[in-house]
Amino acid sequence: MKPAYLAKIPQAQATLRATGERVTDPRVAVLSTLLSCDHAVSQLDVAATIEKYHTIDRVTVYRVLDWLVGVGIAHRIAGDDRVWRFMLNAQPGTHSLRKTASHQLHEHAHFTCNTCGQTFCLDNVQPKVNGKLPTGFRTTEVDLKIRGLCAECK
Amino acid sequence: MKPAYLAKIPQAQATLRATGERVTDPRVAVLSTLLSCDHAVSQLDVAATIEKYHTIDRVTVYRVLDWLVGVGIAHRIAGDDRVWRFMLNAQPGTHSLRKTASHQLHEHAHFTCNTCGQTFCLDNVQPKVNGKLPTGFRTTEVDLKIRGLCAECK
DNA sequence: TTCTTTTTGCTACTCAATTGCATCTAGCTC
DNA sequence: GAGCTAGATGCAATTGAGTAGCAAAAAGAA
Repeated sequence: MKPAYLAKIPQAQATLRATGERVTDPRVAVLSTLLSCDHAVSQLDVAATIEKYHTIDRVTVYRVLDWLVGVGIAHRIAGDDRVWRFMLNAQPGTHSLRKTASHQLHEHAHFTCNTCGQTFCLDNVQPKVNGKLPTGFRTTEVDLKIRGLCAECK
Repeated sequence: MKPAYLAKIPQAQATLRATGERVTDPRVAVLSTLLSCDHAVSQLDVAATIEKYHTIDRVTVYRVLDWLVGVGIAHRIAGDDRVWRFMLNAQPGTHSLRKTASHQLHEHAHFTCNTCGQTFCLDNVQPKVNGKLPTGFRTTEVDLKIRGLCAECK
């Protein structure tokens, strides 16, 4: 069976081409990795996946991930272990479950498993602020992080 | 006017004594610092405050902060800058605004200002999960992080 | 093909946080 | 109050994610 990573290369190339920015091997590789994952991955995870097929520098992985965030393809999640993890943003029509609107309003909900440490995007959960902020405070972004046990580890 | 830090020393000592654990100078100093702050502070902030009065090793500050989290006096908050910040937990009857119940259920709401970077505990805001988790997922903790502009920076 | 701009890879660096270990001390026991 | 011991502290060295600088490489346009 073809690894998910390889299977996603054409889609990665198409997505990158659609941005109008340069399509390079490292960008294709990193994006293919993200496309093949259903959970948030760290730079190390990405590099490890890619290294099975090509060599890639860790600094390049960092830079490509940053770039993907900058062009709006991915977003970053701060982990409890001080490690950034990355995940694709919702693409209208691509992931039917996702609520694109909530992403545009900069609202995210994530789930991190206490046992396996994997982080998932909860696309059908919306953060809700119950109560009001101190006077003078203004919200631009809401992040909900749920911890617990995932289906695998339960 | 007496600095808040010095003013909080007796309260810090009393709180520590109540735990039944050892009451040491570093523990009193770190807890006094937390007691004198209305926002979440990093190890560096704590050390800087204490160094105005005594010398203290940074490693000790880390260890005391960890210990305070372990005994349930404080909790840690992961910042966007990969720095841990710490804040006191609600003490029943001590901070009337705080909802102790929500802390016992491991629910927190924090606000981080995009401009000044300060993080505050939102005691009168409760995270609300709007939607349901994937099947098999179980929640133990909910963290709501709001970003925006605080009253000062607005 | 040539040219220009951007990206990549490498090396060296930053900096929060951790580990190991010898020394010290809080609080108990006598 | 003196002695004892588990636990806490201070110091030095280390880890590990992420960053900066710069020369070489390559994408895409002309």
